[in-house]
Amino acid sequence: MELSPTRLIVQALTKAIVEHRLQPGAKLAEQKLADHFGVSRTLVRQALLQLSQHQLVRLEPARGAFVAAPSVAEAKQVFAVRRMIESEMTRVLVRQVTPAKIKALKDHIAREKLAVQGNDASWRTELLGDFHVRMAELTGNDVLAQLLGQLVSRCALITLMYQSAHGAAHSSEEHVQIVKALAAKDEALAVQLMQAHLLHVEEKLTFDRTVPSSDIATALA
Amino acid sequence: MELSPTRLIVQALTKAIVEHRLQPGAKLAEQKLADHFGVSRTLVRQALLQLSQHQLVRLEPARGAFVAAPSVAEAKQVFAVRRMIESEMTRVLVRQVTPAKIKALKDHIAREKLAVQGNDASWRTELLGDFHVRMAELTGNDVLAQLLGQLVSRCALITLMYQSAHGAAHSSEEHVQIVKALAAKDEALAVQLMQAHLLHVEEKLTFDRTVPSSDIATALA
DNA sequence: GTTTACAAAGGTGTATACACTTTTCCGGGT
DNA sequence: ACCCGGAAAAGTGTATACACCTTTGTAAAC
Repeated sequence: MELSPTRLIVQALTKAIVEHRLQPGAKLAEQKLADHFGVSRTLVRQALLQLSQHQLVRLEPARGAFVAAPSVAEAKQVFAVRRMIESEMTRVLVRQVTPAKIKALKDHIAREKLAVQGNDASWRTELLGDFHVRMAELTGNDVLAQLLGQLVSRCALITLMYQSAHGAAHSSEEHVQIVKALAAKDEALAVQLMQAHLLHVEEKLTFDRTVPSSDIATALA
Repeated sequence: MELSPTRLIVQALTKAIVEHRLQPGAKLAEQKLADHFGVSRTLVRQALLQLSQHQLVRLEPARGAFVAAPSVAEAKQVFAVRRMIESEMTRVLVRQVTPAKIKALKDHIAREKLAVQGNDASWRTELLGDFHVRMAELTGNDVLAQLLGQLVSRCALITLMYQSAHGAAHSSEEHVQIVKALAAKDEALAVQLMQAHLLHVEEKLTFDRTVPSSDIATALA
C-alpha cells in the first residue's frame, strides 16, 4: 500500500493522542518529533498541520503545537453534532437495511465484546467508536463515513480526557439494541435508541478535571 | 488582525476555486503559485495541503495538485449529508428561535436579494450558501457552523461546476419560506421546507458536462 | 528578597538546495 | 506517417539553512 511518510506520522500521532499516551496540552516540539521518526521537520510540520485541521492538535503562532484539550463546551457541541448526524444516518440506514449489513454490524459487535472483556482502554474506545463509522459506511455514503470518522476521533480524545471508569459494556449492549431495531426495520425505535445512546455516552463523561502535561519521548516509545 | 501568509493563500485560492476562476481539473503548479503570491514553495505547499483536506484540491503523488473535480456520485453524497445535518439543525433552531435570530436571517435574505438582482454568479452562490451557515451559527454550535461551512464550500464548487443557469431567485424565495416557518415555530414545516429546498438545489444541477482546463496566471490576475 | 534587564538557548517560520520522478521534446528506426 | 527511446526540462518530495520570536536563566539594581 506504500503510504506516504507524512500519513504515517499523522497516524502514529493520532494513535498516540487518542490512546492518551500524549496527554492533552502536551507540547509537540517539531525537532524532537523529527528525531523520533527519523525525518526532517518539514514532514513533521505537514503532519501537525493536518492534525490541527482534525482538531487533535492546537497550533499557537510562533509558540508551537500542543495536543488539543477540548473544553467542556466544545465537547458538548461535538456530541450535539453527532446526535444530529447519526439520528438521520440511522433513519437512512433503516430504509436500506439488508441481512448482509446486519451481519456486518453483528460481527463488529462481536469484536467489541472481546475488547470490552480485555482491559485495554484505548482499544475499547476505538472499537466502540468504530461501530458508528461502520454504520456510516453501510449507508454507502463515503462523504458521511469520512465526516463521522473525524468526529469520532475527536470524541475519542474527549472520552479519554473526561471519561469515568467504565460504561463500555453498557455502550456495547446499546449497540446490540440498535442493531436489533435496524433488523426489525423499526425506524422510530432505532433513531430513539441511537439518540439515547449518544446522550448516555455524553452523560457518562465527568466534566470536572484538569490534566497534566507529559513527555513525548516516553509516550511514543 | 494580521493573518498568517498561509491562510491568505488558502483564502485566495478558495475564492478563486469556488468562483470558478480556476476550473476543476486545472493544474496548480507550486512554483507558479509561489511566484504569483511572492512567497516560497513552502507556504504554497502548506496551503495546498489544507485545501486538499477541504476537498477543494486533489493531490496526486509526485504529479502535483489539481483543482478538485467532484464526481456526480460525490456531489450527490455531499448533498445527502447536508440534508441529514440541516434537517436536524432546523429542528434544533426552531426550538430556540428568538425575534433577534429571525431578524438576523431576514437581514441576510435582504442581502441575498440584492445579489440575486445583480449578475455576479459567484457572489450569488456565496450568499445563498451563507444563509445555511448563518442558520448553523444561530444555533450557537460552533462545531456545527464550521462543519457546515466546509460542506457549503464544497457545494459551491459543485454548484458552479454543474449548475444550470439560474434558480437563484427560487432558492432565495425558499429561504424566505423557511424563515417564516421558523418564526411560526412550526417544526415539521420548517424541516420539510429545508429538505425540499436542498433537494431542489440538487435537482437543479445538470449532471452532464465535461470541463476544460485553465491557466492560473490569468485566473488569479 | 524581589524585580528588572539582558544574554543565551531553544524553537518556530520561511527560504533555498538538491535528489528523484514525471513530463516533454526530439531524432532514429520501422 | 507512426512508434519507440532517450536526453532535457519541469516539477515534486525532503532536507537543510537561517532569521526571528519566545522562553529561560542569571545577575545587577532597588
